[in-house]
Amino acid sequence: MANIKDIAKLAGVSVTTVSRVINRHPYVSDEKKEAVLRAMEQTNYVRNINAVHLIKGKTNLIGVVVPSIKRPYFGLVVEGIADEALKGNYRLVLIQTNYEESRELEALMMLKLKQIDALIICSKISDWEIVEEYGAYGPVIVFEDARGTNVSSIFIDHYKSFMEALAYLSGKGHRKIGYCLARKSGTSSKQREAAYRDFLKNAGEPFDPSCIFYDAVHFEDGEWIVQRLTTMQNPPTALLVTSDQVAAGILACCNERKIGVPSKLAIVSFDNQPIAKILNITTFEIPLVDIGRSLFLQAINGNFYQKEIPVKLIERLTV
Amino acid sequence: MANIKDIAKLAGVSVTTVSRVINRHPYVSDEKKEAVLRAMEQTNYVRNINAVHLIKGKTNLIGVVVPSIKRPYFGLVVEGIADEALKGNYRLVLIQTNYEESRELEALMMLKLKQIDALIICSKISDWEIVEEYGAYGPVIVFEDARGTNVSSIFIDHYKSFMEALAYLSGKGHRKIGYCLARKSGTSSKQREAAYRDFLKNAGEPFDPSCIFYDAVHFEDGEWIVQRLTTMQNPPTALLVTSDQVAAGILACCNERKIGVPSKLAIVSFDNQPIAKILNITTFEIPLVDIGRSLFLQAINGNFYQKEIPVKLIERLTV
DNA sequence: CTGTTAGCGCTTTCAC
DNA sequence: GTGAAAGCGCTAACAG
Repeated sequence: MANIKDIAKLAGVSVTTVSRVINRHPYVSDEKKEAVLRAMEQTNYVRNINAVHLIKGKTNLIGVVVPSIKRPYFGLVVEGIADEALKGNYRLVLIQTNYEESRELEALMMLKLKQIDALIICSKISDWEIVEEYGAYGPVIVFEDARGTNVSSIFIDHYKSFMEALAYLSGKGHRKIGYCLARKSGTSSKQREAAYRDFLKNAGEPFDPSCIFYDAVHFEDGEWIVQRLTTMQNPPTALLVTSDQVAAGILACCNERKIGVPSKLAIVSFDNQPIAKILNITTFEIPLVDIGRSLFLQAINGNFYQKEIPVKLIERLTV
Repeated sequence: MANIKDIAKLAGVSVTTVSRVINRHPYVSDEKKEAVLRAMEQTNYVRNINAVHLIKGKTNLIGVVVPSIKRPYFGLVVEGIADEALKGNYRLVLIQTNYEESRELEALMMLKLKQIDALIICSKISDWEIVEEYGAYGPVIVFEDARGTNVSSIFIDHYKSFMEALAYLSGKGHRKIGYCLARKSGTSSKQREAAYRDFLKNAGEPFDPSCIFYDAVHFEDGEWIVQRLTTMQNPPTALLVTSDQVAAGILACCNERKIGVPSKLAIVSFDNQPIAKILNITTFEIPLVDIGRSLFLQAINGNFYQKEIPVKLIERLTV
């Protein structure tokens, strides 16, 4: 496999000149350029990108950390990131964590090793201190509320949005409201729980832990949720669901069991994924693809940046 | 940022020795090793991975080409790939094509540039000749029927599986059968169409192009399909759907419009994604995650390999 | 316009 | 056990 030196020799010029034509620098005479091009053609030359990475100290690779790529939620965010990355001639290195902190740490380490130019964390596990620490090695941006830290972030204020959703349901006459969450820990979950407790306190309603459903992530989780609902002696009349996928699953199971929605159970969800539209699910729109775009743009920009993304209620037929 | 030379100087040893302790080579005296370790600690040393890539001529990066990562189908395949990659200490570079050939070509080019060690193409666009050509630069494996070429592949025989599905439906008494496809072109689609035509010919049934639904990809596509079905004067009584997502969408819309399934419309689908189980969709199981694993394993193995994956009918309630 | 040259940071013979 | 030195392939001053 020919290298730049071979080309130089073959074309009868210096390596600099070859480098110039490779990188489309001006100031190369047409004849020499021709000669170089011909030599490259002859030898089927390709430049070794790793040598370029070494000398430039960057790779045009952006790390993207997600818990699981098969979840449509993250699929949409990554879609946006990928879309923008393409324009900027960047590639994405996908790191799935399955919520294991060690994998997130590995991603952070890649930044330190300069294997990636920047890192986008779509759902964080490790402590803010750790993320802050690694931020010294390159741009890190998190799709999570990082206010109070010096980590860049684009985020939803889940306290606020949960409050809004609760108020909406309350306004529709619901007294007993439950909610479904993807995971117990995590910044977002804590914000949501805080909102829930504060709301209950304000409304003078008692807190009933059996109204909270954890590990509600996929469409198919709708099944056990509905199952559990039916066994409750005093089930909630409305459910706040943090993902359209789960809401869709719940709705499907309710339909199957002839549980009226919204008559017996009202559902408010989040994301406004395509499935929510088809199934007429009332949901809070979160512009995931656009958020993905912004995440990428800020990742390569590298400046400190924190921005809240507002959510918007889309009323449909499940409330 | 300290480099290996700095460490050597600081520890009072040669760079070779430093390199040895970095790479855990034997034959380094404990004292020197100690000294090196201390120097690394002091300076917060990290080795530049790009220099390693340059000298080794490999990057431990595997390219993965998918049309769109947000589709659960590809999410599952990538899940399997990622899982296995993790074990082998490889990283994935995600390339979304949106079915644009140029992007697939870019991925192939990355292999040529040695930016990735191998390439996995989950859904191919470009001609086999092109893929074969780039195969010279590194292992390429395709999740598509590559028999007759010298490209490695793990695949479903879509002709055979479609035939089987058609026979199954026919055995249940269906005379007029339609089908839904993701895209018109592509190896799989051609195989399926061939099966469909052959089946019709054998059964002596006429070919009705209005029974074929193209661009059926997502859950939400179920809507227009059902819509179109209702406007047909002589609609098919059974539908072969090439993705559980679409089948689920169709089922949801049928339920909404009180179209009995399977009484008015039978549905046989493919993949056996979790959603199919919940919605009791009769489907052909395709072990996507396992296929992902195999794809990865063969990609790093690098030997020529072609293997057909059998599909298995899972009878549920939509037929 | 063009070429010489000094690296980028690391690995790996090879000789001691 | 250890180190000197020769690269890996490329870029970018710098000098002409």
